[in-house]
Amino acid sequence: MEESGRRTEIMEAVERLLVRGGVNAVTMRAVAAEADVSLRLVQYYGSTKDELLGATLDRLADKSVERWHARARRHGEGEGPLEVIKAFFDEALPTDSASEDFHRLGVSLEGLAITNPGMAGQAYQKHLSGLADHLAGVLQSNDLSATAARRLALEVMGLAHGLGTLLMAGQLSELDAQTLIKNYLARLEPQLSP
Amino acid sequence: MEESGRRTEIMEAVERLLVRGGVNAVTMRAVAAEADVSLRLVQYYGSTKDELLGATLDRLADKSVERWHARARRHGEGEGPLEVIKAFFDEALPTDSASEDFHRLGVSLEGLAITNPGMAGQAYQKHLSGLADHLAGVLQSNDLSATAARRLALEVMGLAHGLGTLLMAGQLSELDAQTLIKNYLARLEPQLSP
DNA sequence: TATCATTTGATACGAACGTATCATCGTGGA
DNA sequence: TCCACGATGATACGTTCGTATCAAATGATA
Repeated sequence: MEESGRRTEIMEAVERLLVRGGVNAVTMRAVAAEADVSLRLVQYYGSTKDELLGATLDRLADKSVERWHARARRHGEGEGPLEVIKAFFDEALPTDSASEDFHRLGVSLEGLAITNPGMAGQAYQKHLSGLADHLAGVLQSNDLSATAARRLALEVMGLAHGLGTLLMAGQLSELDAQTLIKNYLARLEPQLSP
Repeated sequence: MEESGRRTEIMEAVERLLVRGGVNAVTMRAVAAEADVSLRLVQYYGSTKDELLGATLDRLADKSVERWHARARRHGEGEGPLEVIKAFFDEALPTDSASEDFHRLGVSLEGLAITNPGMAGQAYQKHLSGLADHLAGVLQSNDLSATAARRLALEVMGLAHGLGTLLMAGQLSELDAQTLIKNYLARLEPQLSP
């Protein structure tokens, strides 16, 4: 499937708007201005707004999973489950502006998924299950059963998501988050290397 | 501060709309219809929309904290930290329609807090810090230091929030969540009763 | 009875929205 | 050369939104 370039630019503009102002900031005219194209062209690709938003979210889900596959290819094999989990926290927690943006995107997606189970809901599930599958797969290869690995993957994902929310809301400093996670990992360790 | 009855009805209508359709579903006309009053009356109380939404969110933050204070008054004292944490998961996880609604409200609030740090952001922080203060207070009274109690409170809140999201997105069954939490608590136990 | 808060009705205004329409370029292949 | 197609521009339509305005009921209270 050729990505057409232009269409990608427009979807990236949608992402930026989502990050900056949530779902309400995504209007056809705002997308046109952000992508620096005419309103007519935004209609030209992705004719309807729902279609455009749906395609953007689908692309987003793919990107978030792909990001982890790429990481696994860089460091693969040499890591134990504890290192993998630690790396997941490092990447998932909103500590710099890039990961803050990503967290904001996730919250927008989550909100959309509630309102619109069809379009955004499917994209959100794709995003989450893709992440869970990957993380569970990496964890399983060591000394965990499949079901235990998936359970741990979901626990880590849940904790990371929740801590991210607390971080962004200013309830938790970055330093507090680090010691919190260190404690959490210390509790986890005896179970992972018996 | 007299609560005026009518104003409360209107804010409850706002809550129902938030639960059902997110922020976008909250329009002055929709609020009027939901509360079964005229549009004019919605303007009469809470003259502007931001004002109305802000008051609703503020009230919501108070309610969520009060809910826990009430619970602590019912069961007080007799509980160890582990029981308190277990009860928190039981109440915070979206397992019935009422707690699902509450979770949806929280996500709406979270999304609003990103877009609008002023109004919704303050309400969200009030909600979170109120919960953290209460939970940390209950946990501290036993064998945890103040900082350790707060850290644990935030960890539990984060995990509950994240697992709630995974539950509502269908990535986690209620049964899986229960065993996951049981495992988590088992890991926690040795630290709480030394 | 007179006053005042409360409630409703009908309606209007400007803005922003999604969407549609018509005309127009430029450029590469037939 | 012609023509089809991708890409734009300008503009308009109908809807919905927040907000405002003028008028009029209702009911309690003083």
